[in-house]
Amino acid sequence: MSVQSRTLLDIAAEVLVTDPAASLAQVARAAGIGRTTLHKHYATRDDLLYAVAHRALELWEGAVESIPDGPDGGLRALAEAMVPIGPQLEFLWRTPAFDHVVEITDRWKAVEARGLAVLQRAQAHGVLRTAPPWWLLQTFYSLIYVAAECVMNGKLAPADAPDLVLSTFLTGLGTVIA
Amino acid sequence: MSVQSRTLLDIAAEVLVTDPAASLAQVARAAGIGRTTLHKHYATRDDLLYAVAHRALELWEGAVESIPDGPDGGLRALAEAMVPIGPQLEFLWRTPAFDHVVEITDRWKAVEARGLAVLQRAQAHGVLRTAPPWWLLQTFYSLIYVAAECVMNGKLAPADAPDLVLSTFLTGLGTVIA
DNA sequence: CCGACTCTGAACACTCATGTTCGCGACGGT
DNA sequence: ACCGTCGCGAACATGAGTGTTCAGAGTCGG
Repeated sequence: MSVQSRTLLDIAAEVLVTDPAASLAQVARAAGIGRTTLHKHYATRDDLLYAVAHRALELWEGAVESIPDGPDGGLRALAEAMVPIGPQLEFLWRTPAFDHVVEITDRWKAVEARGLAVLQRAQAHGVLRTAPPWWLLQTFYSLIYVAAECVMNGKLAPADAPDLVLSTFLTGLGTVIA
Repeated sequence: MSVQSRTLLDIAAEVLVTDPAASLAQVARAAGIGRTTLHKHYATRDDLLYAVAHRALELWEGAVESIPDGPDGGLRALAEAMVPIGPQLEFLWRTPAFDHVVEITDRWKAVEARGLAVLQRAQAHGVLRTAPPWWLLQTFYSLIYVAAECVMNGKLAPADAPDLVLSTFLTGLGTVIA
């Protein structure tokens, strides 16, 4: 059931990102199981949504957890770990309903703090310019998000994504003014 | 009705961004009108959604339309014009259902081309580094989006937004490596 | 071979958003 | 004062998604 549940939640995330109003029947069909069976795993629609959200948080935590320190504070490793879980992050970030669920927002804040820690490590290494922490975080995540999106619709090779994110994040897209 | 319709569509955009599954009753209540009256303006839910989308496109077109050329190709003016219409852009960008509506996607592509033209003007002025056009565009828009979001929840002063977007876009957030 | 388990489609009742109609009251022009 | 227009709430019918139950079919292990 662990593997089953894993792919089920991931498929659900993809379907629900594509169409947030998708019915449970669509999710079940996409997962190749019966609607009744889906209901047996997750009694209500909210149960499923929360499960997918927690699955996303779990992956996010896993990505942020074991980021080793380094010359860049672990920035590159963080980008490498987060781009592949783009679909799940998109689902989590783009579902406003979660903003009022304490279980989720608490976990969210915790993992965000871990991400911020990486950025501040990078800052301590002198890699990052002085800027408001929330702007650093939001900018970094938005680049991850965009890169993941570009990977998904085939415009960007998965292997190129982390480099692109990192170089854009650090040096921007303007010509070097020296 | 022009003014009426204007504020109505803007309110609808905000409500629907906050909760994409909001019922028409919620939208009507937020707009301070009766559900029946809302129905008289926009017969179906889809009609309302499309109207909001076209309203967003209209604002977007207006923002992108009259960008004068300049040393930066008009980049700063574009950022200044787009940040204020953040809510409408969020609604447009975050509603997957529009991806399959030709009327909207056509207009979307057109205005996106105008935005890309500004970026390429900037590139011609030597302001932008060589990079895939879609990455330039996506990155720029995502910064606009994030800045608009930060403005909305009070973390960022509206007047500071364009500068922050532009400096991040051009030089990134890393320390200058000289 | 048999029992336990799971998945499955069919069917059901239920809720809720939707779309429509109708009659009432307010406002503005004549 | 009269009448057309407009917005409004109440009420209704409809459809779709949801959650539940049930019995049959398949698989696996004893």
